[in-house]
Parts: sequence; C-alpha cells; structure tokens
Amino acid sequence: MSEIKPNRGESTRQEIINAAHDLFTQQGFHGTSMRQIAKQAGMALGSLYNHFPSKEAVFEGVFIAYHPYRSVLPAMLEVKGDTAETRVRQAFDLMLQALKASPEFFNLMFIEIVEFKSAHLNELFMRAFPLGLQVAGYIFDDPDRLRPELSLPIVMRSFLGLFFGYYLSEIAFGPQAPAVFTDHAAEQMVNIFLRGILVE
Amino acid sequence: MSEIKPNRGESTRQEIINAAHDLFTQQGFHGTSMRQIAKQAGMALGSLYNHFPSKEAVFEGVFIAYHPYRSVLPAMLEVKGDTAETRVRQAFDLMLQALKASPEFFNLMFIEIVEFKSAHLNELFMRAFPLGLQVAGYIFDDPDRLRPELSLPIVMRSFLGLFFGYYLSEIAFGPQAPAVFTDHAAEQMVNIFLRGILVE
DNA sequence: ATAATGTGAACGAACGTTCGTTCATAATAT
DNA sequence: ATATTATGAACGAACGTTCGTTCACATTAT
Repeated sequence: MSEIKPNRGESTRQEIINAAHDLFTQQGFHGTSMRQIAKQAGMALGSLYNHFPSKEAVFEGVFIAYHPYRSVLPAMLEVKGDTAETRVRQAFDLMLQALKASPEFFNLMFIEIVEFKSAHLNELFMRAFPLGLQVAGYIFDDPDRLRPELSLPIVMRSFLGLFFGYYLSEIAFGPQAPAVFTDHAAEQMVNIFLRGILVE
Repeated sequence: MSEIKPNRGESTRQEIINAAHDLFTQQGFHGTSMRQIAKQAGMALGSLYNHFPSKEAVFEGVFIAYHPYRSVLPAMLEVKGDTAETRVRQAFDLMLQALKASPEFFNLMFIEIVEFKSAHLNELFMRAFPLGLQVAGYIFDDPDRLRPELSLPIVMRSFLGLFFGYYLSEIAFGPQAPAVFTDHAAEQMVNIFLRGILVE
C-alpha cells in the first residue's frame, strides 16, 4: 500500500505520525483533518501525500507505531519470580506503567472499534496472539497453586479485564471519585484477581 | 439547549434518535452526517432541525435515551438472595443481558470518550453515581463473608472491570478465539471475582 | 572542477464533493 | 385563522485528494 521509500524522509514520516497521533487520540479519525495534521507537523498539506497515500494510511501508521504489544509483551517474558503471584504482580505493573506512559493509547483502540470496525485491530491481534499465549503460559505457570478448573484463555481474559476495568472505571468514575484512584486501588484489584485464580 | 416543544412531534423525535443511534454507533459522530440521519429516519434534512437545534444535540439525545443506568441499576435493586454471592451473580447476569440486548452501547461510550472528551458522560455519571452506590451497598452487603479490608468503591471497580473485561476481551480476542466466548467463560470470570472478594 | 541530469521532498492553489446549518415556503393539524 | 411540522434548495465553510511547480542535493558526464 505505502510504496514510498523511507530513505531520507523517514524522520519526516515520524513527525507526521507523532502529530497525527496527538490529533487522532484527541478528536477521533473523522474529527481530524489532513490540514490539521500538516499544521501540527509543521509542513504543507501536500507534503503529507509524499509519505502516505491516504488519510487512513496515516492512521494505520499511527496505530502500529504506538501499539504496546511490541514493548510490553516481550518485557513480560523478562519478569523474574518463583510463583505465579509474584510474576502476575510484576506483569500488571508493566501494564500500568505502559498505561501511565501513554494513557491515550486506549483512544486509538476506541477509534479502531467504532470508526474502523476493528479492521486493523484484528490484523494486529493475529500477529500478537501467539506471543500473548506464550507470555500467559509463562506468567501463570504454577501447577501447584493455579486452580485446575481454569483454562489459560479464561485466566487471560480475567487478567485483561483487570486492566481494562482499572482504566475504564477511572474514566467513568474519574471526576466524581478521584480518591478511589490510588496505587492502593490497583493493588487491591490485583489481590482480588489473585485470590480468584489461586488455591488457598 | 433543546428548547423545542415535544408536543406532537415526540414520536418523530424518537425516530430521529433511533436512526441517529444506528449510524453513530457504527460510524462515530464525525463520521455520520445529518443527511444520513435524515435519510435513515425517512424524512427531509431540514426536518431534523425542527426537533434538535444541532447535530451535537442529536447525539446528546441518543446518549441519554440509550444509557442503561435508568433500566439496569433499578433492576439490580430488585434481585433477591440471602448472600452477596447469589446477588452478585444475578447482577452480573443483568449486565450481560443488557449487553446482549444492545452490544453497541459501548460504542456510544467510546465516542463520548474520544470525540467529546467525556463531556456528557461526566454529567450523566453525577446523576447515576448515588444510585450506583446504593445498588452496590445492597448487592455486596454480606458482613460475614465480604473481606473486611475491601472498600465499597474498590469492589465496585472490580465488578465493573469484570464487565468491561468480558466485553473488551471479546472485541480484542473475538475473531481469533471464538471458542472462548461461551457462557461458561462468563461464569468462570464471576467465580474468580467472587473468590477474590469473599472469605473462605 | 564544472556542468548537466535525476530525484525525492516540500509547497500551496485548486478540484469536486460533502459538511452543518438556514431559510422561504408548502402542507397539515387545531 | 393560527400554530406546528415538513420540505429541499441554498449557503459558505471545510473536507480529502490531486496538481504543477520549485527546490536542495546527489549522481553522472564532461
């Protein structure tokens, strides 16, 4: 699709992606214009089309560049610990760190779901799923304590739910109950999850 | 903002809201035009402005009309059961039913978050929060078994997370792992949550 | 060394289309 | 008759994309 050589213009391409990322995450895809992107990137409108064939191609570039699966999943394979509990806590910490580093990433997901019907997301997940399974296999591996009736996909879903729930309830409750959003809350939520999946 | 009398044109107003709901949830706010709404509602473009002063007012109308807090929360106050466990299971069932009845509701939330920076959501939550607290107080009331170190807001967050996680992991995993999305999965996830918040 | 040529990037005017909104007027209901 | 609702043409602004052109710089030829 994008047959443009990234020889010298690679840095320009990155500037476009960064500018577009800021605008897309704050206004949505259809709420952002190519003129705004050009202005934010400090270049002329026509220049954008030297690097991307279309507006949608710009979004794809942003979505791939900012997706954390390349950074967070591999980092999870590096956590140390003898028990599932210690590894899960570290893995959740990694996710929270990534969330704090770029909380607007979820907005890209939401744009994907609503404005693109998850078209790019599905493609990306097909690439990330095997690695995700591998990570889950490592993090949750603890035959002595992991409840035997739980399958790995279900544990993965609950773990992801822990994360989604932490973030989305922050959005939903946010301005009304700020006191709820301490690190203490995150810790308690992990505790609930861990008690739920482990014996004893 | 909407100072238009809903005397006889109330049913027309509802048709506009229904048409706009279908389009907004599938294309987003900026991705949907007033002409599309008029066509879908089976009326002329100008007629829309007899019932709504602006496009954003149409969205507000949709968002309020389709928000489940008026229906789901009161229903939760009606669940029976002697223990928190039985009430929580029923409450989660109510949420899943509402989700299955209109899975596109989340899209309205996402549009809100991305395209309106949660402007209407915050206002709506201020209205819903007291009732939400009341519901949580009833559902989770079980001093003998609810773990004493858990505060009600944190239990609420985890419960909402259970729900968000169920839905969002369905979107994320969806096409790749359909086998995971049985009622069995939902039940297992509730089990994890319940073991997490209860003693024994 | 100098000139000639090639090339990707930047530029902003211009294209045709669509946008949200307004308006004069027609139809309908009370 | 009077008030309410429906209509679609019309408005100016903004949209994504294309276009011809300019420019800086690398390569090649002389």
